[in-house]
Amino acid sequence: MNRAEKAEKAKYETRAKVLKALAHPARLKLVDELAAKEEACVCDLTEVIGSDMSTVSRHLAQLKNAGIVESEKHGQMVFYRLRVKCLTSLFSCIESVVKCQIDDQRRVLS
Amino acid sequence: MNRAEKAEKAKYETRAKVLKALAHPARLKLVDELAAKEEACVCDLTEVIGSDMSTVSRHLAQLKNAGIVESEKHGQMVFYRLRVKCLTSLFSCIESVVKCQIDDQRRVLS
DNA sequence: TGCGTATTTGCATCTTTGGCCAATTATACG
DNA sequence: CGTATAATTGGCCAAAGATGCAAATACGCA
Repeated sequence: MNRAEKAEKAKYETRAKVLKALAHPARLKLVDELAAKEEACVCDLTEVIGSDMSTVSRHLAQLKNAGIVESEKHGQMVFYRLRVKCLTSLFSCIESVVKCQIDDQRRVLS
Repeated sequence: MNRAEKAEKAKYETRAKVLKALAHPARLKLVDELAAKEEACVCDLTEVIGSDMSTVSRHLAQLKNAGIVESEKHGQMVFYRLRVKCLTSLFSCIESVVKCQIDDQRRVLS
């Protein structure tokens, strides 16, 4: 595999990594929550999600690893916040896919 | 769980489904290819991806199931094409996440 | 009808994820 | 210091995902 092919492979793998980090209901809810609240600690987010704190912590770690959120420790608490502003437009695209599907289903039923 | 909570749950699950369909290097490459070519058959896409045709067929099925592509059969061949136009803006958001990370790494190294 | 090509589907296998519980680390507070 | 709270990490298991090979389908064509 030559240099250009490697670069292309890396491009798709990096994109996939970011998308994979977003591709889970709990993590999408975390992102939504952080978009609304500006920042939040793990304990608060744990209540919102309703899973074990360890689970939420791992979800946040994935988002962080993908570069979607960043964290800062204050005392015993760790605060997370979004690092990216463009997520709204991203989700509006996702929604347009969803909407398109719903329209299709309606067409099939009628 | 009440009606509103169910709706919220469904919202995140639906979004996650679309994102999950995109969250794979091969499927991202397929999307890129279809964006460039307007439409293509499975056999051509198989060459591009370089996996077994059955694998590529399954990847395409996932994209279709998520509402990202649609397909049409002509003779023995099945042609796939994108159903959504907004993917460019979606990827530019993903890229901004990636770029942000790269900048961070550079900062750490220097 | 029978052959060849394009595509999908049925296993079998291997890897990755998600989740909880328990243990560990880090920090605040008495 | 000892204890309590916040968060992360390790271990484990069940569920989901990826992939190739082989078999089944679906067409086109002679």
